[in-house]
Amino acid sequence: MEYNTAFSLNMLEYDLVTVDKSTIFRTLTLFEQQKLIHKIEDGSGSTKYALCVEGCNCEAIDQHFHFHCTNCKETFCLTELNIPNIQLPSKFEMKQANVVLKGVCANCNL
Amino acid sequence: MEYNTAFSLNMLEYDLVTVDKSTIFRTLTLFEQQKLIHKIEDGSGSTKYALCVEGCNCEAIDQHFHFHCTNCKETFCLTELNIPNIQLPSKFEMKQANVVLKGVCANCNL
DNA sequence: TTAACATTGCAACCAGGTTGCACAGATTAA
DNA sequence: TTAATCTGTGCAACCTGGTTGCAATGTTAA
Repeated sequence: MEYNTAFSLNMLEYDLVTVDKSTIFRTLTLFEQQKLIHKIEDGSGSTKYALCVEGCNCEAIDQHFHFHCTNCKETFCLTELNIPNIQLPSKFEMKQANVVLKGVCANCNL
Repeated sequence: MEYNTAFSLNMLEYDLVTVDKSTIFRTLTLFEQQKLIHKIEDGSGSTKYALCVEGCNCEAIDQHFHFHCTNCKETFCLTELNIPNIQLPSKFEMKQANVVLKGVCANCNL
């Protein structure tokens, strides 16, 4: 199978019927350490993952936006949108960002 | 007690020793419906809440940023920072935003 | 006083995430 | 080849946060 949007442990467990949850979890953890995938907390209750793309730079400050569709529950990586420069209060140092925009995606917004 | 930063069910449960978790949960849910507080998903594993301030507008698109300190684990509402205008892909319609910047806060960044 | 309603605590449950342990297959060293 | 070791996996159990049903208690109004 193939995912165009972010996927969760749960979704993998459902699709990979013969593989144990713990195995998938450990594999995801490994992939994340190797920076093949990155975590997204989209507020859906379960952590999602997305494949890192060329120049994904997911550990750096200019991490991209994510869009969570409240209708179909899919989470999209908006890789073309970078997080703009933000003027933080004094002495606050940003290392990472988790940006999830919520609304209705193009597929559901007919 | 008084919180300057966002608080979780857990924290309240710890501080309000005589009050049951379910009661706190139901009260938080009520407060949220009444828009006295708003939810923040800071990726710490547990949902946080913050008091809505004058003009908090937490249901609207221009919800403010949050800052999660990875050192002290506090989550700050950066009410003065509004989410900038974002050019979404065609037909994507944003209704809400959950923006959590992560790093080190002023207290920890000495 | 009584009936209706609201609030609370307790216990149980659920889901997602995580870990310990034992087993099987692959790999390596003697 | 054989023995020792390493690696990957499944199973079961566990933890935590969140959530709900239910019964008991408190409050309000007629």
